[in-house]
Amino acid sequence: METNIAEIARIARVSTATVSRVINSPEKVAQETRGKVEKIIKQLNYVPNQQARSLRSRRTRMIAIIVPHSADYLFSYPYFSILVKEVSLELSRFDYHLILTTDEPQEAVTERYRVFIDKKMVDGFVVLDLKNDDERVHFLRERGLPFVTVGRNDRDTDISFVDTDNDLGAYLAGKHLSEKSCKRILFINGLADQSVSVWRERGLVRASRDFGFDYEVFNGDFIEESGAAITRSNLGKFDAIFAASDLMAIGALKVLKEEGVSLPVIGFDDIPLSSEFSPSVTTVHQPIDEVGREAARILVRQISQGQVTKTILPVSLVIRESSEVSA
Amino acid sequence: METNIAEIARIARVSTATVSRVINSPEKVAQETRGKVEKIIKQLNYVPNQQARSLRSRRTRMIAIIVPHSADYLFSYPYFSILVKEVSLELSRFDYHLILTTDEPQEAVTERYRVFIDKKMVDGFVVLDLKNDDERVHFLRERGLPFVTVGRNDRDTDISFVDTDNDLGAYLAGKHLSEKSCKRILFINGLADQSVSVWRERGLVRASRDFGFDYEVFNGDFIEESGAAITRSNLGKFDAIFAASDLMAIGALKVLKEEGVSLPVIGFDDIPLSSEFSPSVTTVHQPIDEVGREAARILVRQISQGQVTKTILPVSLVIRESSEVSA
DNA sequence: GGCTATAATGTAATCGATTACACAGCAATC
DNA sequence: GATTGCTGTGTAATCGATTACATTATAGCC
Repeated sequence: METNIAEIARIARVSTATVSRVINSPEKVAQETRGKVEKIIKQLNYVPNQQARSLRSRRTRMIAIIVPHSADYLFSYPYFSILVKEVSLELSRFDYHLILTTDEPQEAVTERYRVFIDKKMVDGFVVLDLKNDDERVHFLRERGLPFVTVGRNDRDTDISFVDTDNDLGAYLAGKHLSEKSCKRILFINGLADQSVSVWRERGLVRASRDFGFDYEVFNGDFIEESGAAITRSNLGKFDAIFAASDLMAIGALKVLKEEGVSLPVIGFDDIPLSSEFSPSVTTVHQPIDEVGREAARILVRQISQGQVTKTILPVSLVIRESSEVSA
Repeated sequence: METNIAEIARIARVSTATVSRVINSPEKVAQETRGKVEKIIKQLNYVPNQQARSLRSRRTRMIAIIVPHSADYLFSYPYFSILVKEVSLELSRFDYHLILTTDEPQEAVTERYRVFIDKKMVDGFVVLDLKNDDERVHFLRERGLPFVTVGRNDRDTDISFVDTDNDLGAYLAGKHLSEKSCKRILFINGLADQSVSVWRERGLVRASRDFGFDYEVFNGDFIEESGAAITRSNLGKFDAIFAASDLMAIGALKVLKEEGVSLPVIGFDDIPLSSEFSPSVTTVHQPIDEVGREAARILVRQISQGQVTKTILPVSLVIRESSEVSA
């Protein structure tokens, strides 16, 4: 027979209410009683049934991350799995758990969210890959469920988020290139509808004003091929390249190598590969593990205290070989 | 007020038992009643509360993957996130969900398993990174919870698993190298306690007998640095390299390049980077997405029908530049 | 001493489903 | 016509906790 709260109560000669209190608000129980109950709990290795708890307390202690199929590339991007790992680990320190899932191509973007909410399976969500006008944010706000976004946009300013200083990152990249006397920068940005792309372009605009260079922006989709393609079709028109992901920077570097051209190139993210690649890639470092942990903490706070938190984490330019060539 | 089964029952003028039957075993309900109830369920957008269901039926429809901190490298290995994605997606097709988590360094290997089981949070586990003598398998078997391992060993032969034909993969690699007239192969295997390493060495042993070459085995830990280190300290002693992961093969290739040595090199896994790297890496391809999906299916079958399933998926040698050099 | 506030505990309702069991109605069987 | 079996449905127990409310004991105060 599985031990449950009633059995503990019986053996300890107290009521189930008291056992429950010992577990959930020990300060409400007298020292003596508490000790007695705790001893028996330990002896019998009793652990409360989470389903029963959730049912009654209306808290499941589950958080979901739903990766849109449209962001499938995330799964082969090391940035992402490290983020997920840190979110999960930090959540578990608060006794929360992470459900990780994807949607199917034919489904509505918000469908999985709806199901999780309607089934009462989760207490909140971490929203990745934020768009400028994000359907999921509208939906979650309407449904009133706690959530935190990784990234921020101009539209949804009253919600919890954790972001890195993408604006500054792009600014630093532009500054560094201008110091190399570059005057015409090819900016391979991410997808135009992603909020992260907006911030990065803003940073580059600022830098171009402050340091007096021109740039032209093209939109890639973060993976290597798009960086390569954009570079190939713009050869000869620019004297430097700034890409919004390391993979796109690497794509660019490969094309340059093939064509025997030598230009300063800067990437974004600082994935492990960037230091391994030859030439090693100058890039904007983001503290991705801290982003994950902070997202978890913000969400837990939002759930337990209804508190909206906004965090912007610093970035830094990591100078390696790819930007230190003469144009 | 949230709609629950009682409200549906009231409006449809039937009992809650009937509503429950319409949802869970519609064939037991008369056509007419069923139609009536279904209509109201749809109208009110009723979705059963999963916690209540789980509590009563003792099925949570949750599966967990617990990545040991000792296998931390998995998180930056693209192989892994694709595996997780496919497991999760396939599970969701059976209305199961995936909890992804890691343990903390100071914890016992089985601690998180214990907690999930004791809290009654999950119906089963997917065990990754299988060891030759795997504590987790002992533990789960003792506790009687359904699980499937990715990989197999000689000890635990009566459990569900999905594996790739690592033995054959290594055999094919050895064969290919011997066809290039290699006679002394440096085999950079994975960690010795991992079952996958055993199978790969077996395959190479077979090949060395069949095709008459020598080899010496060293154990790396799957990441690039270990491949590089082992290569460096064995320069000049071998005329070919076979590494048990693409990352280690790449590490080896970098050292060879630095030293100006040219040897055939073969990797394992076929991660995206392998075709991108220069030289592109000849490698043993594993159908990782199918491994993930099959693991999910096997586990669901094990849970619902108590059926033990063992699947071995095929591998193939993908010949690229790294093996096509003259020694 | 009587009154009130506070601390400690117990009783029982409750969360929202599933399901064992009972029973009614009807057809088939002898 | 009685018996058996099957279909369809309802009643109520149950899963295992949390928690509103009631109750008792004790201390503090006038």
